[in-house]
Amino acid sequence: MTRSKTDPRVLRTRKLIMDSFIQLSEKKEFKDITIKDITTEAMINRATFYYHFEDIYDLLEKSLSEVLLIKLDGDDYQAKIVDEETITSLLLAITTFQQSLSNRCHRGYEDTIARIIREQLEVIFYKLLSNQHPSQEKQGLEVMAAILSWGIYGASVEWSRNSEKITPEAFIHSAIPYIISGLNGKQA
Amino acid sequence: MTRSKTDPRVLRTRKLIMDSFIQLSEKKEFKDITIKDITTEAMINRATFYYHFEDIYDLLEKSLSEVLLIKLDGDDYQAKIVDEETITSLLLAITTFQQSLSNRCHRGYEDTIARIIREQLEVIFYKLLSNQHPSQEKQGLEVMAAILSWGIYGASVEWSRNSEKITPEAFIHSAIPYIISGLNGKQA
DNA sequence: AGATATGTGTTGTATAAGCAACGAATCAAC
DNA sequence: GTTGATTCGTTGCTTATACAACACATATCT
Repeated sequence: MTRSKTDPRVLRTRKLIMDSFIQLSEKKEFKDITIKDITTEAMINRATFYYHFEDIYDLLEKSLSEVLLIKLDGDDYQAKIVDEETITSLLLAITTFQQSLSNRCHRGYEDTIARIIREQLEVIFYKLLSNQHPSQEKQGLEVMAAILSWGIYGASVEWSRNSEKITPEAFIHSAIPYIISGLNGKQA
Repeated sequence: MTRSKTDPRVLRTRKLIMDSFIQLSEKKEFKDITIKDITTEAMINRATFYYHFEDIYDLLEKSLSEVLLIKLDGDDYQAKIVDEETITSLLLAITTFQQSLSNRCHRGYEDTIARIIREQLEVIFYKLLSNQHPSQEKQGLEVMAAILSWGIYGASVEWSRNSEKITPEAFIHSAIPYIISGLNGKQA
């Protein structure tokens, strides 16, 4: 934790691993991806994987976090607030991410993946809300972040049920009012 | 030298450096490229550069060697023989390489670059000839490799004189007979 | 059941890569 | 010519990665 976050070797290796993971998950489903697959694809030693990640779920969590933050225009996400645009891009990000992860159905794993996705959403929403309302009390922001994350995730699940029938953008647009309304009510 | 030739870290770093060098030489001319530029572009430490290469000329030499071998279809170049096809691909490789290196004129450096290119050609020709004629005496092969390398390099210089007036392929085709004739005479 | 194989985490050790600092060389500007 | 700023090539030390080996788990096959 000293300055390992800026060490070029760390950045390179993490990127290699995450990219390989994303690439692999476009070819096969999550439950069939092994650590060996990832390290072979990334051309790094298996022990090095465990130097950076707890296990494959930890990798999933951090990769997802990475993807979501990138979708929020990278480092200047502090300037972002929770509005229709932000929610849309987040929802779009997780639907495409879920699509690439779960090519087929795989019960039992879905629960874990769902939890990770929702938890990451909650973390991001809390960050955004904290920047947006610095004076607000912590507990209130946490509640709102929880509600938003569950709501958005639920929306993504609902969308994937009638997948292909409607574009993500159109669905998001129709779902936004329900989410925003609660948001505005709380803010007012 | 123990097993550093298969160590993934070595392969990665060398590739990073060489790719950055090639990329930089497409933007600015050789004499303006500093070690700092390369290491910055490759996002590696400057000390690491000197771990792999003597200096920038050593890098040029090894990059060129790499390019030429790749043009000969990589590792199975042992199956290759010195024929029109091989000579064509080699000549094509060094003309494009020279073009990317010397966007502008820079006397004084050209001599060193010329020597490096020709020496690398000689090494490659000698390897090819050794595989092609295993029974032949060493000295004869060395002479032929020298003649071929000087000839090919001369052809590339001649081509660059009336650059743009004729495509490399067409020029090569017209120059091949002069080179092949000497080759066949020696073989017969 | 037992054998074979493959994946998971972990550990000890060798080595490559990062980093900061140094004196020397090159170059620019004044 | 003197100063200041880069770049060069090198060094000592720290840290990340490679590699081999390990015990354990989970399949798959006979």
